[in-house]
Amino acid sequence: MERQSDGTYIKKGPWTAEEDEVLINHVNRNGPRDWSSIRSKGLLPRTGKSCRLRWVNKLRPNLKTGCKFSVEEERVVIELQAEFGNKWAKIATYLPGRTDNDVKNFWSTRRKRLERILHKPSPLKSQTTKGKNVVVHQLPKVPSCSSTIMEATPCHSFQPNYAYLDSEELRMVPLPDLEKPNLINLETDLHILEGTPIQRVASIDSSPYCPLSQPSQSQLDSSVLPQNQEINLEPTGSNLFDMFEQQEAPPESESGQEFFNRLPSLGFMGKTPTGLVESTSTETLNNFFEDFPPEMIDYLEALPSSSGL
DNA sequence: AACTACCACAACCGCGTTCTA
DNA sequence: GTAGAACGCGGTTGTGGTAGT
Repeated sequence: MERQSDGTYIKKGPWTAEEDEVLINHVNRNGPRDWSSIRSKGLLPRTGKSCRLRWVNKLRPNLKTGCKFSVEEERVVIELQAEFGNKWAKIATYLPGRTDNDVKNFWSTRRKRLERILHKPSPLKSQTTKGKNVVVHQLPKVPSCSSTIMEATPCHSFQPNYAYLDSEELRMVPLPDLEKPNLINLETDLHILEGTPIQRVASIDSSPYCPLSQPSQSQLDSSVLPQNQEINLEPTGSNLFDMFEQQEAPPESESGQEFFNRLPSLGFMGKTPTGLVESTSTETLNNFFEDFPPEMIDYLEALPSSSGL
């Protein structure tokens, strides 16, 4: 109990069954409103905010309490977060039985997991390219929409494709109209890479990140790193989700192409002063994933193909 | 068995917005 | 038009359960 200046008390902490009953009775009589009157009438020593929160998150009918997010729900959250940002209440409206708090907690957990992975990069192996040492760090767990990467199955329902692979230049080419531009569509982007030789390790001669469109010569010039410098494939942001979140929806004045150019790549490709991906290690996508953190693989394997969406 | 790390969840807090007198 | 109340939302923290060592 917390004593207020007016001499009254406000209770905090876990709700009891008796309190829940009082709250439910109030809603049955008055509807889900007048939360402050619950305290003013002396029904409960709780603030209106606390009462509303309890009702919305726990007592409201048709809530999926004690039920983990399904694969489809996870997919919806990830996709809508990419579209709306941290608008949990809005995202929750697309998920029957889920509250904004549910969605927020779900996302927070995934984010923390990702941060943990990124903040503890463990070198997987060092590779030598043209006599220069390159250290490859673990890549972060990617959002769940990467399931078809492992299965190499078509993904027709996941719209739109944000980019396609230019097989001649081995680079991603953005599509002009980006409906959901603040998330690289890992599922489709990587799906189309299936079977295509890609560069897993960023060359010391190249920046670990390249714009997904053709870089300008000045960009290329400025991207050359000193020799013998360790390249950490960790994105520039504190974590992958930050990286995504930093990408706000494009302003009206910005074309999809311009916005796309600002998107971070995931370090799958390097660029060279010639503008081409340096194919120091041409691997198929299968062995590309061999060195991923096991927990990432577990996560991916747990997901069915999105084609059933 | 004890300890630790992680996860899921509940609840609180601060702040911005909307409502109302 | 305005100030205070009420409400809604997003961020953060606390806690209990559980799996791993």
